[in-house]
Amino acid sequence: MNKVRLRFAPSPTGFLHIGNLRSALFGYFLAKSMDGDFILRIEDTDQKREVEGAVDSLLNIFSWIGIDFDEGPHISGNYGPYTQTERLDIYQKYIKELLDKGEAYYCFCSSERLDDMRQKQQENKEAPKYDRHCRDLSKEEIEEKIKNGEKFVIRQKIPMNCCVEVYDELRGKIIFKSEDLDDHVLIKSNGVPTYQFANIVDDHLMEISHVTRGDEWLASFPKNALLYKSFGWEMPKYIHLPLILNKGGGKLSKRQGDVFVEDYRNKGYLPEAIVNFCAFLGWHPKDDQEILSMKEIIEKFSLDGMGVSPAVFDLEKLDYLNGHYIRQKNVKELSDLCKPYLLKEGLITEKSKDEDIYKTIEISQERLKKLEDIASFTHYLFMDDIVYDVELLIWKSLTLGDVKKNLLEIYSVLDKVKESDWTKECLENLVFAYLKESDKKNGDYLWPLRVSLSGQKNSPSPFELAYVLGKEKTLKRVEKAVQS
RNA sequence: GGCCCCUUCGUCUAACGGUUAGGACACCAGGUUUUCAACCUGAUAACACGGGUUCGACUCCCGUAGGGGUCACCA
Repeated sequence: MNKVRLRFAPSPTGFLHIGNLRSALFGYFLAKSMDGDFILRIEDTDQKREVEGAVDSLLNIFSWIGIDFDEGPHISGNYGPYTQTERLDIYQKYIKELLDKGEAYYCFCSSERLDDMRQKQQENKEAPKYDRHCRDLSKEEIEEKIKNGEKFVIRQKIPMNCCVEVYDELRGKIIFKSEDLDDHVLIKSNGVPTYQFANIVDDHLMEISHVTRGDEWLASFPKNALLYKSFGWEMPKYIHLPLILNKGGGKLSKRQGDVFVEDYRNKGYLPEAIVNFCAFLGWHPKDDQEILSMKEIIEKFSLDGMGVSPAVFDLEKLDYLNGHYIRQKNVKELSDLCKPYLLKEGLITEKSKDEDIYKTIEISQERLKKLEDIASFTHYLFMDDIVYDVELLIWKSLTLGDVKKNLLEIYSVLDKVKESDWTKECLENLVFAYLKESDKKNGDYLWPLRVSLSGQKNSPSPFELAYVLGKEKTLKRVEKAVQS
């Protein structure tokens, strides 16, 4: 049996759309679950839309996500080149074959004529479609026009009055009528192929066994199938993935939030979370386990776990998964991940001691949903002086006087603690022992203490804060609260 | 508008003719020796509608409705 080969074929137009990542991921899962190869091919046939550096950033984001390509423009392979504009002569050869077979034809229509035609069709409430004006030009006419230097495109000659049967692995048989199909452009007037042509030629030449692509391609599926038939080539298996929708419905779009993987990366989403989340957009393992690593997904992945209905992108679930994976990190790993965000906000400098950062990360880890939140969660720990409303110190029905008295008591307890005993556990034991012994209510003391150290309504426990702040700073903050 | 695809809790989904329709996120309630978070326990919550087929339909068929995609010398 031939080796399974799948490809991801983006056009280098900028950042990676989350929907495209999902397509790539599913291709990768499928390929690897069948011990196959995964190939990167750059479809840069539209020079107008091309963005410089896009290929590099693509490679960068994929390596961050954890997808390894077996072949591609950046590594060698036996099916190259892997960039379509480097394959132009190949397409010329194959379009000639199609022309000779009468499966394609020259079209000399001007864009003005085509615009005009479409406008009229729409006025008449007809589906806009090429009217096949040039479909039956004689050989002489064609030669004449070419000799005169007339610009031309080459169109696919869709057969008349027949049914085109295609097979999608997820949906089964789908039947289209050939009269609903347009004589699509295969080669543009600049000699460069369109997606519809280059994609098919390359998939065949690169011996792609399975094609995973978005649902939006379903409409051109019959034309693709016809092209395979014209060439007499065997078709790969096609898997059209359901689309990812906005919360309000409709294709996931920029207007309603972040759509690029880079956006999520910048906000501090972990690749583990993104991979896990995307996998469950249209796939489900046989068991009910929903927290899975890339490796585990590949082990469990199969076509029959895939669905066909479009899925809404639910940020809350991504947040949940991200929080989960953040909690899995050890303190050093997480600190390294958080550092850029702290640096960016000026809370630390390159010279800051790792130890201090570790402590801060340690007490923030379990409430972190995305890395960028680290700054707003911890800024008060880094500042010399914190500002807050004195009223916040008051717990339930206490008065400000009570609160200050309580803080003073705690102060003297803390003051006696040796530097070497200044740990979370020690402080906790000491304070609780004191409260119990003198029959005090926890909240009456712990809430004011916590606020005096953080100035925040919500924060980690006072013992954690004191531990991070150190004895000197802690006492200073308590003192300040008492004097306020 | 033509063509095509889709339709189970708010969301992601399980079910492949016989289940009290299961799980996860979110939400709500309780617990967890101060808050938040985390964690634990529990609750609420769905088969779009109408016809068939069948002893029996979430599951199969046909309509209807709704949603989505696509109709470029863009991918």
